[in-house]
Amino acid sequence: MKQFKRTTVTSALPYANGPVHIGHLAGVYVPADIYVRYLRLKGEDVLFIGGSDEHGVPITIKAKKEGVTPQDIVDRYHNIIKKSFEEFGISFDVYSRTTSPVHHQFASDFFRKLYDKGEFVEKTSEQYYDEEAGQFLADRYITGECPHCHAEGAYGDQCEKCGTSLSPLELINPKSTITGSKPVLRETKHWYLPLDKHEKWLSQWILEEHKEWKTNVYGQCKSWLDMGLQPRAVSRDLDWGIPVPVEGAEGKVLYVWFDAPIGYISNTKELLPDSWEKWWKDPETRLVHFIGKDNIVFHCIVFPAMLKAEGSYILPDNVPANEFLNLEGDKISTSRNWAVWLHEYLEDFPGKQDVLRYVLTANAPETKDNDFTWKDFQARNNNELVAVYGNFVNRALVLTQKYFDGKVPACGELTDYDKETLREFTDVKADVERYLDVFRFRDAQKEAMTLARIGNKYLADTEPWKIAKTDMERVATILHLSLQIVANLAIAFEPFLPFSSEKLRKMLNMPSFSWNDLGKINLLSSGHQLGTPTLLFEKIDDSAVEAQVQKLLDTKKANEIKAYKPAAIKENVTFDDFCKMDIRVATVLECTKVPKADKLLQFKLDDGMGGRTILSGIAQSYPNPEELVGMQVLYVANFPTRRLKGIDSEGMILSAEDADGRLVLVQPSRPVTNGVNVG
RNA sequence: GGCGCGAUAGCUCAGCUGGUUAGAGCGCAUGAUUCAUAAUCAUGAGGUCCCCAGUUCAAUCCUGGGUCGCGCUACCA
Repeated sequence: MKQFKRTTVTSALPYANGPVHIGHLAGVYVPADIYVRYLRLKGEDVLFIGGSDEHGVPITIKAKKEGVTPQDIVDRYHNIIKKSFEEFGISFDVYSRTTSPVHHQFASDFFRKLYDKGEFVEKTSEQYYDEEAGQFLADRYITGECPHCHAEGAYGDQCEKCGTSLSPLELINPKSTITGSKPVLRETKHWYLPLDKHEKWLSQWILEEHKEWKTNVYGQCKSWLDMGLQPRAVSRDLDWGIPVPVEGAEGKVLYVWFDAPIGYISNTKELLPDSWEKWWKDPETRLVHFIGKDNIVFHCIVFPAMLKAEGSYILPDNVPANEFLNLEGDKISTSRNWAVWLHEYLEDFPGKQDVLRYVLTANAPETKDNDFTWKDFQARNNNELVAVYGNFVNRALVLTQKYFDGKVPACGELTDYDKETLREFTDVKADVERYLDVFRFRDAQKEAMTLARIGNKYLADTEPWKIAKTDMERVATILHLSLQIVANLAIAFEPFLPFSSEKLRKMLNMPSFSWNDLGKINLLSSGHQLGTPTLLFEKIDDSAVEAQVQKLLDTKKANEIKAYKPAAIKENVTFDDFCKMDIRVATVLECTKVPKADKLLQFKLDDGMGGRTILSGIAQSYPNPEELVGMQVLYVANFPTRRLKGIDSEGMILSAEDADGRLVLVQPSRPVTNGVNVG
């Protein structure tokens, strides 16, 4: 394996439209922090880069909704995020933001360099334009009816009700969110990064030279490379972001996904204005990106292509991507407020940073999605941190206090059993390292915990409280060794549980730690005065976790109520307009799922005129379509025929969307003749 | 639908290039113990390794097909 002189560690930039939650922590920040603390403790040269990602359309929309500026939004969340990271002990060397002047200049220069080198291609395409506002509309500035679930308020890129990704051109009755007017298509020019031109070296670099990447990462990259890469737009028509530094590009900004990863570099520059380059350009620097699985393609393909196109940068050596963490069985969601927010956790559980760090690491979604439950949180705290780790420390310190006035007793002759115990625990260092080096934090932490298990067993087997009645010299040796194990625990857990290690370090009255001391049995010398023992961890009782569960249940209920919020009334239409709509009644003759389409049902209707076929995207709400046969439905009869999946669809069947996103077909309250008009 | 990743004990997960009784932690049962936050220590119960077929002397592991979960992507009047 290649030897490096230093390591640059980045963690995905959290998007500043909301606070940070446990999913972010488990997936990215806790593992990155453990890794960085480990390297630092080993005395390696390492830089840990973080920052808020503050551009992009969702922020402008949130700002508009709240009647404030985008800057207000990002200021609010950047401050919450930054403060909560600090309090939680995520040990960034720098935590800046993409609205910083340094970043703006840097990203702008970066783009310009690629532009001047001819690394982009320019393309003109048709996009929606708001004539009243005089601007192009980014995907999320267009809303309309979702063509699938017919929910109002679907965005141009995604319907939040049914979760489908969309293109703005697919929306029914598109509307500008700025003025409410109907947008028109207009030509606009954008810059694209021709990923296809980078395909060859990317394949070689990832598929041949980085077979050691995690399977999820490698597999995802291979899939993209095998499909063939397409040019990717790197600019947008928007006024919130970094202006495209090219003549004639007024009103255009860098696409947020282009500017965000550059933030890793500009934040480094902000911290180290004179020496940042060695962290990004020296081939002896190892670059590691910690991300979640949704970011794989960006960090493994697009960003490296940007760096390569620029020409002077190193490429990531590894991109450890985690899977997702669920919460009490449901996907974590910022918009649905289904999350444990870090800043709230810190308020609800003051001084318990390490408990959350421990639980998130013990249950980290390293190989597949995992579930966080408060019950598990409580159990791991009470049964592992308190019972195993905290208890062992407490036993050793209390016994020392009791028999030796808190002074480390002298070590006498070692028995075979002592030696055996020592051998076991000196292995722990190598095991922890072996796991940390390949980003297996869950196993690494478990391995550290075996130190405490060894200690507990040692005390149970040697029974110093019994021997104290006859042989104090032997007790001295037993406690001497036990205290060495305690000191080792403090070091081994520093990357994982920094607050507890610090607390323990003070209890032991140790000046400092080094990773290289791990495994040694002379960390505390005889006669050394220990500090006052206090409890390292406290039990968490039922009421505390029940309160958290209740909080989530309340959220769920609130979400349901909120989901019922009816959409705003559309602008008025005339009676004549309405009469143009030809809505009729028909009876379902046949209803089947369309093959090779997840969401389409094919209806054969008796419309009183010889029958017609209509496709409707409601399959997910009706898993047993045959049950619909015989039912009467309403449909729009005068839409032009549309061909979908090779089938002509002659109209649109009407359905209502329930608060939970399920689609419900609308039917007459009493049977009526097929083909009659609705009006 | 296409592609990727996953599916192993009640729960959360290990399991190297296929090879005797498939492992760990928690939970559970029984026993021991009391220095310790009723914590600890020992022992034990508990598994059609998602399903089907194939390759092989031998499959949890390889191949093909399927089911379920998640991500990316498409379709969704």
